[in-house]
Amino acid sequence: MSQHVRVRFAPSPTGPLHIGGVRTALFNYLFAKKHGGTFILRIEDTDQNRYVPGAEQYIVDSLDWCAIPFDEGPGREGDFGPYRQSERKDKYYAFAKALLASGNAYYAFDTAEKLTFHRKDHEAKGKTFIYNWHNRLKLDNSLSLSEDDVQKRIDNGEDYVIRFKAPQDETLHLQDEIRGDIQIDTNILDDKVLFKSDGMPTYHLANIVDDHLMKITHVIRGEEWLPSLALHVLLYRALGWDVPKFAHLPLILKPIGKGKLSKRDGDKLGFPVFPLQWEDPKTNETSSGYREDGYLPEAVINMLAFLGWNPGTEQEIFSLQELIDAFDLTRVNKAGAKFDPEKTKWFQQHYLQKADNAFIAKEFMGLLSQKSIVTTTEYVEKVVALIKERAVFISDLWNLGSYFFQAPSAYDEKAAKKGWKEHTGDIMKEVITVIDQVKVFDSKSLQEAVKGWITSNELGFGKVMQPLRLSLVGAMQGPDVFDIAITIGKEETIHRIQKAIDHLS
RNA sequence: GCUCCGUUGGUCAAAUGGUUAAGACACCACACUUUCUAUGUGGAAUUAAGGGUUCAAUUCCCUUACGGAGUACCA
Repeated sequence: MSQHVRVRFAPSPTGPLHIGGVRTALFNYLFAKKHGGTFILRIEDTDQNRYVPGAEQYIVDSLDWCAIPFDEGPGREGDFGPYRQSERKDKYYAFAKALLASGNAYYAFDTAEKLTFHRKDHEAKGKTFIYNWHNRLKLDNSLSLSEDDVQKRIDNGEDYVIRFKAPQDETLHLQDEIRGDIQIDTNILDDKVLFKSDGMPTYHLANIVDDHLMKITHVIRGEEWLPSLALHVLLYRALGWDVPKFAHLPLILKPIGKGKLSKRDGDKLGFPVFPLQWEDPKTNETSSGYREDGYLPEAVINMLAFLGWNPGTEQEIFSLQELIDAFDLTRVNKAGAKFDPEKTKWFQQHYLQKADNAFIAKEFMGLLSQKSIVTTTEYVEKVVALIKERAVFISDLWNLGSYFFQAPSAYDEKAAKKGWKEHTGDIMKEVITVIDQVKVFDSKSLQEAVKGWITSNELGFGKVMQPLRLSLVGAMQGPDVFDIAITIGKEETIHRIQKAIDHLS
C-alpha cells in the first residue's frame, strides 16, 4: 500500500454502541494498524432528532475499554477536525452547491406529506414509489419548474431539499474488497436527498465529503451500507474525487431465529449485546455490558475478531498484536454469522485462566470486601491459585471458594446422606486426632498421615475422604481436600470437622 | 413486491476441479483426579435442492429454495 492508510469508524450517537459496531471498529483498527495507518473516529450526528446524550462518550469509552483506541477523533484532534459532523456543518453546503452547478443535483420542494402519499398510493397498487428518472419531471423540483419559479420559491422561504440526479442507462461496476465485482443498473437508483430542509446534509453527502476531506483510503463498514455503495461512488465521480476502497462486513445475526442481532436478543437469551453497561437517559432502562458482566476485554476482542474472519490456521487464541499481524480483509467472510454466546464464554474462560493470579486476586478482593470479609492479598492469591481453573468469571470465585473464608453453615443434603453414615462421627473423631498429630502442616505430610492411617486401619478411602470434604467445604466440590486443609490451617480444619460431627451425627 | 448480497455439521468455520471435507464451540461416552471443575481420548454430525460443463464438481455456470440487507428530509 503506497499511500498512508486512513480508515474511520463513523457511528451515529443514537444510543449505546452495539457489539456489531464494535466489530466494525475492531476491523478498521486492525486494518489500520496492520498497515501502519491511522484509525479515526468520526461522529455522524447529522440527525439532530436522534441525538442521545451520553452516547458519544459511551462510544469513546467502549473503544478504550476494548483497547482499540482511535488516533484521531473528538478530543484527540488531528489535522482533519473537527470530528463531529454537527461541527462541520458549514463544509457541506458548498459541495451540494457544486453538484447543483454541475447538473448532478437539483432542488426539490415536494413536501413530506406528498411523498408519503405517493408511497402509500403506489404501495396500494402493488408498486414502489421511487423518486428518480421516470417521475422526477412530474414532481415539484427544479427540473420540472422554471428557473424563475424555483428562485421565487426559495426567496419566499419555502422548504426545499437538494436531491442527487442519478444517471440513466448505465451499468456500474463497483468493487468491494470482500465481495469483488458488483454490478448495478443505474436506472433502479433513486434520487437521494443530499441536503435536508433543516440545513443539514444527509448521511450520504456528509459521509463522502468527510471521507474525502479526511483523506480516508479504505471504507470498512457494515453490509447494511452495500445498497448505498452505488450512490456513494456516483457522488465521488460527480465531485471529481478519487474513490476510496470499500469493504462491506457481513452482519452479526441472532443466535436463534431470524435477523440481525438486536438489543432484545441479549435480554431474552441472557448475554450482553453491548460492550459496556448502558442506562438509557430517557427510559432509565439498563442494558447489561460485557465489562460489567465480568468479561475481559481480550476475550471480547478475540471473540469478535472471529466473527466473520479467521486466519485460515488452527490458531484461535490471538492477542491484539497477533490479530493485527494476521488480519487480512480478503479473509473476511461474505455470509452473515450467527452470534454464539457460548463461544464467547469459552474465550472468556480461556483468558481468565491465562490471567495473572495477582490480578485476579486484586479483583476478587473487591468482591470480598463487599461481603465484609477481612483477609490478606497473600491468602486470596493462594485461594485463587487453587480454584481459578473452575471459574469463567471472577465473580464465580465466591461460589467456588466461599469456604476458604467462612466455615460452611450448611451441608449439602444429598452428599451428607450419601457420605455421612452412622459410624462416620466416630471415624472423624479419630481423624481429628490424626490431623492434630501432624507436626509440619503441609499438603504432603498431611496426606501421608491421613492416608497412612486409613490404610493401616483398613477403613476405605471413601469413608474418610468424603466426610472430610463435606466437613471442610459443606459440599462435594472444590480442589484437593488436603490443599484446602493446608490453606485454611490446622486449627480451622479441626474446628470444622468437629462442627460437622456435631451437626451431622 | 423490487434491488443487491449470501448459503460447508446445531453454531463459528478451513480446504481443493481428484483428500478419509480440517479445526473450534456445544453435545454424548470414556479416562483422570476417591469430590466438583478443568484436562485428555474417542463418538455422533456437514458441502440447501435440481440441472448442466468436465474423465472428475463441495469448488465453475444456470434455475429453484432458503437466509440477510436495503427500499426515509435515519444513520
